[in-house]
Amino acid sequence: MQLTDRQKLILTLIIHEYIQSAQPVGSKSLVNKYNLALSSATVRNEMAVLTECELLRQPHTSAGRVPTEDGYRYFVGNLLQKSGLPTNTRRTIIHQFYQSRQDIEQWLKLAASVLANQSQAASLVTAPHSEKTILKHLELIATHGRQVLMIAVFMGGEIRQQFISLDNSISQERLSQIASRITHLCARGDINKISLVRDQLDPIGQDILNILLAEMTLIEESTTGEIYLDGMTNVLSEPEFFESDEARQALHILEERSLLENLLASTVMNSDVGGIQVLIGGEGTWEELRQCSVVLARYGDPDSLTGSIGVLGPIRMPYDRTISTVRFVAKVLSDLVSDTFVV
Amino acid sequence: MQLTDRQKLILTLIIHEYIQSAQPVGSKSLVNKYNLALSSATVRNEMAVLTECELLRQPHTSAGRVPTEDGYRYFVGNLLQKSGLPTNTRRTIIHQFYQSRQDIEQWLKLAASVLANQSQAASLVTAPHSEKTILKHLELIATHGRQVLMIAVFMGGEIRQQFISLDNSISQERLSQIASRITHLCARGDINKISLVRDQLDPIGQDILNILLAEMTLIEESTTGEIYLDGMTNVLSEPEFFESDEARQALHILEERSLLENLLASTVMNSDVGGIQVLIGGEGTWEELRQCSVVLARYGDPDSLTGSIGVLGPIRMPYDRTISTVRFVAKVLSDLVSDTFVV
DNA sequence: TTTAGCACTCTCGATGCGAGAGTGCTAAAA
DNA sequence: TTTTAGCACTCTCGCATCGAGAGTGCTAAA
Repeated sequence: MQLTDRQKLILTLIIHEYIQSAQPVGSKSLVNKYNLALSSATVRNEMAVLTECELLRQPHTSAGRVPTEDGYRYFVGNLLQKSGLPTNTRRTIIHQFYQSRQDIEQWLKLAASVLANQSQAASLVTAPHSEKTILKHLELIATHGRQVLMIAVFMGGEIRQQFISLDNSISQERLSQIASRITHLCARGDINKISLVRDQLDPIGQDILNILLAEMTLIEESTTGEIYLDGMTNVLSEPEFFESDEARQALHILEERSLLENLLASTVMNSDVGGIQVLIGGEGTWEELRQCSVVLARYGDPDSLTGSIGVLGPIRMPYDRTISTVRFVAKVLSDLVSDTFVV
Repeated sequence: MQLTDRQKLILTLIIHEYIQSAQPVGSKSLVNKYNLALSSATVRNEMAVLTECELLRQPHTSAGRVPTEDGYRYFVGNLLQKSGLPTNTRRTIIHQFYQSRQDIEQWLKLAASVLANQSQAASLVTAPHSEKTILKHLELIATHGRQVLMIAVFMGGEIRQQFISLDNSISQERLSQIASRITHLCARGDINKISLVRDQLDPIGQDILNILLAEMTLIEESTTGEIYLDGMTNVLSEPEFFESDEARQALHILEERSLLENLLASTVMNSDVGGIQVLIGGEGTWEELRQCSVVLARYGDPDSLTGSIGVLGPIRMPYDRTISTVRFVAKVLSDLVSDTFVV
């Protein structure tokens, strides 16, 4: 599909215009608005060609043109020049991160909030997650009676807590001993290594180790950590979601964790850190996203610890702006994560 | 405002009918549907009286009647008999809690999910939070270089983690020593007590104690812990939120944490555990909730550790069902919390 | 006190119409 | 050969009209 420069220009302008107005754009209004040195008739002819290529579409015979999904794809793939975020926007974002508490959870929430605000769409951010689950530190804390709180810290800052009911009451000193012994035995070990040291522990230690192992298996099986969402209501203000049924479908995929994990797993997981993935109109696979586009990226350290961030909005989305924002926030998070968690 | 039994019956039926159909209910259709031993004219007369009392309202001169907010309030306050949840529903819910992991976070998420599903509306659940923040256990873990992960466990299971940058690198043994010393010095102490022991620590210990204190102050200042939401999309399927603008307002209050905390603070916080609060149509205070009702309850141990749960739906909400559900889930959570955290 | 009857009101969906915006095609101009 | 002006045609959208249907209030009789 080879387009002339003029056709590319017209396609770009139509997309640009449609993103603003959400209304089919006609030849005459386009010429007027952008002071083109062309007559509307010429533009009409070019539009006819683009419609032929299925990059544009007419809602009805005598209406203006609207970009098709293929049109958006061509635009994003071939016409969008890589533009950065304005410097002061970058500064503002960086500033917000510096001001927040030094806490991975805060950072992720902030990232979600920044994405949502900048893109005026819904955003999602997953906590970083490593392929290998490696224990860094185990802590056991007596609460009352035979209830014990187990806290396991894993490489990369993942923390899991769980209550354990023991058969007998047991002192804090004893618990600390066991915890410290397990921590030492398992130092930097993954699941396989940990299974091997079981014999070196007393019965209570073995019980606890089993629970720990179960927890670690659970973590390894999940493809992603906690998911933070923000800006869901932004989506509702877009005119294409005025019919709330469409909106429900779109937000449903964000609310239903399993759908979301599927989506992330099958798209971002196999992409590089730093790369951006753009899903337009569900790409024929995601029924619920037929009205939406998603811009996704991975962040973190590709060898150890990665998470995903993304923005979900209407297909009629300001892709350049959104992509720059996602790219930038991914970069910021990557830096923060690697500064903090380098092994 | 004294109503006759017949007026009460008619009000009840109208509300019942309107909740189902979302459409103004007329005298004739009411008589037919419920096989009343009355003529439509009589019902009309009674309706006129109820309209006089501002319990009912006519959207326009010749339409059926719709309950006013006062009508709902009267209904909830005087006509609703306390009905429990069906036994097998209870069992299902209990079962779900037993099946889930023994982890407060899981319980809260589950509670939100149960509320959302049972009521087919949006639900919110806050983590339990105690008035006094009392340190139970402090842990310091060396990550790399001068970065240290501080984990503080508070009475009631609240856990905070934060990264600390020290001036010098420091060994894990040394960190454990400091942590254990602070834990002992502060054993069961609140903020005031902890401030007093500062002198007994070496400089590094003092630094860490300061950070801990800041964190504890932060916790004491916040009125509630983490907030879990679910079922936001349920709200979108109600006909009154077909115009997505209304829906946005309603969901906005759930997304904007500060609004939500305000709401909870000014309503639930001063109610008893076990009591149910019903906010109908924002009660004139909450502009964003003009189209919504909220059913709220507290759970936990009134002396130490409490959280809130609630359901947000359209004013046209099945109050009996929702209230029973909220009450039951609050009870379940109370039991779980007191079993686990009794001091 | 209740009910039947009746005139009246108001919404809602269907229908029709005209303005406006846009198109495709053709023939002339560049 | 490419671009443009002109024109007839199409389709939506907003507005007004209209009749059916549902509901009401009132009055007079049971």
